[in-house]
Amino acid sequence: MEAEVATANMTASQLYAALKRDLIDGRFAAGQKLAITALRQRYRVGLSPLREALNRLAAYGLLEQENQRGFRVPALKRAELDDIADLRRRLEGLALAQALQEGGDEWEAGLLAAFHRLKRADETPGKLEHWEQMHLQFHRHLLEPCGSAWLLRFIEQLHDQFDRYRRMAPANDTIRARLNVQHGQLVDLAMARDVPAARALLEEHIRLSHEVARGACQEDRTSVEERD
Amino acid sequence: MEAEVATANMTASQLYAALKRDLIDGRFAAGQKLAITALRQRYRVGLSPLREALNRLAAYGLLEQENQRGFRVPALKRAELDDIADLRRRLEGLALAQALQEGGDEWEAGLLAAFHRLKRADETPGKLEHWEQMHLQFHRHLLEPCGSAWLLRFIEQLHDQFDRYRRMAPANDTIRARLNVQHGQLVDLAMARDVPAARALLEEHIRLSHEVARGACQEDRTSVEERD
DNA sequence: CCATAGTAAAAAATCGATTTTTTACATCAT
DNA sequence: ATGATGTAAAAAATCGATTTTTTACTATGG
Repeated sequence: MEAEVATANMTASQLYAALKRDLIDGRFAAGQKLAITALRQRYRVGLSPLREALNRLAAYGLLEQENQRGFRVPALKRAELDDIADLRRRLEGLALAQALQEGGDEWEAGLLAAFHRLKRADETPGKLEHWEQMHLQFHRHLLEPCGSAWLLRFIEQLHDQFDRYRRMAPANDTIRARLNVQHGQLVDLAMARDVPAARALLEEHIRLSHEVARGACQEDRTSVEERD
Repeated sequence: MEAEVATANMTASQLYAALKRDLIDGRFAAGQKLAITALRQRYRVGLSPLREALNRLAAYGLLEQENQRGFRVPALKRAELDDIADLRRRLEGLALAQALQEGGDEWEAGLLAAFHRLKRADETPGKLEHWEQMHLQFHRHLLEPCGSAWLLRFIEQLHDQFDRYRRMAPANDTIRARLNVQHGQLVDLAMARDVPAARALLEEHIRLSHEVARGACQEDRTSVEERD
């Protein structure tokens, strides 16, 4: 039995989730045009749920929808990554400050648990996809009690955008190690409710991730059109 | 010839625009369930474009999509309005500070023009819909050169959410007059590049609008289900 | 009399086919 | 030879019908 989340119509929602994952994981080339027929076969689904999923993704910003020319994977633009990272820094900074004020005992417990799972995932080399899950959950949990559902929504959206770049970028073990250390320090500062220090560290954390993600932007590439 | 914006497929996009307008204008009761068949007749369209438009609106946050039970207009919740207004204040504050640094001569010219059109619209009583247009354009133009496409996107989204409340709220001519005065003051402070004062005024402007919009929330209402 | 199971009507979601629009190609005129 | 125009193939968008799921009602048993 699958542990599906099952919001709204199943096929369209499953498809939305699957496509979103594949887009963020970089399983489609940036700038690539998505042929409806090809997707229909790839995911073994009918037209209606497919089109509904694509429309949702376009509204979310993970796809571009052109005049009468279907859907396209957005190109990876350095300027846009910088925008996304800058905004992430500012919004997560806001959210963290509030989260440290609002978060209670249960949150502290959950944060320690999330960090523990992340650390274990760090130490397990093969399971990259599992690490990604734990990493996302850790950052989510950190900001969760900030009190603003809309702020969290935007942060999640930016995170998804950012990850598309980061996962396309070549691995950088040096920075990766530093980022991992920061997770632990973030927990300590959060527990100590040291707002300025925690905030500064989180912003530095995002700056460092940004450096890694930049590797995804070969701005000198001459407009890749198709793939396959 | 209509001046349609024509993004993506026509019927679905026209429909998206029409539904979005009707939702923000409050032409559907908050909490109301949207029957697909009824909408099909109301807008004289087929199923596919309708469902695509509804899916986009749900992804945007102007509709809720329930398990296998179709689409619903979100209820007007006081707590959510407060969240939206708070975040608007903070995000527009950020954007304004940057816009005042980045905006050039053309921007100043456009701002004066937008303000002039807004003032004219203020003085014309009957054309409420026209005033709404000019008001939106004024605020858009004010923040436009802030340099962050994603920040502007989120601000627009919050503005749409906020307006749904504001337009449902009963008119308040006293506050309305004060808000109108603030528009002129905003222009002056923007031209003077007085970042702290302009920012403080914009935040106060949003706080005041928030007061008006709160009139839309009768939290004691006993869960309205259907209308028509 | 209330609760539960079964059934029929209604609504939403999905499918395959049709229509419209775009793109690629070939023909003709300059 | 080059550019424009018309035509055919391909792709996307839309439609109406079918299938699935939900909801409301009824009958039956406790």
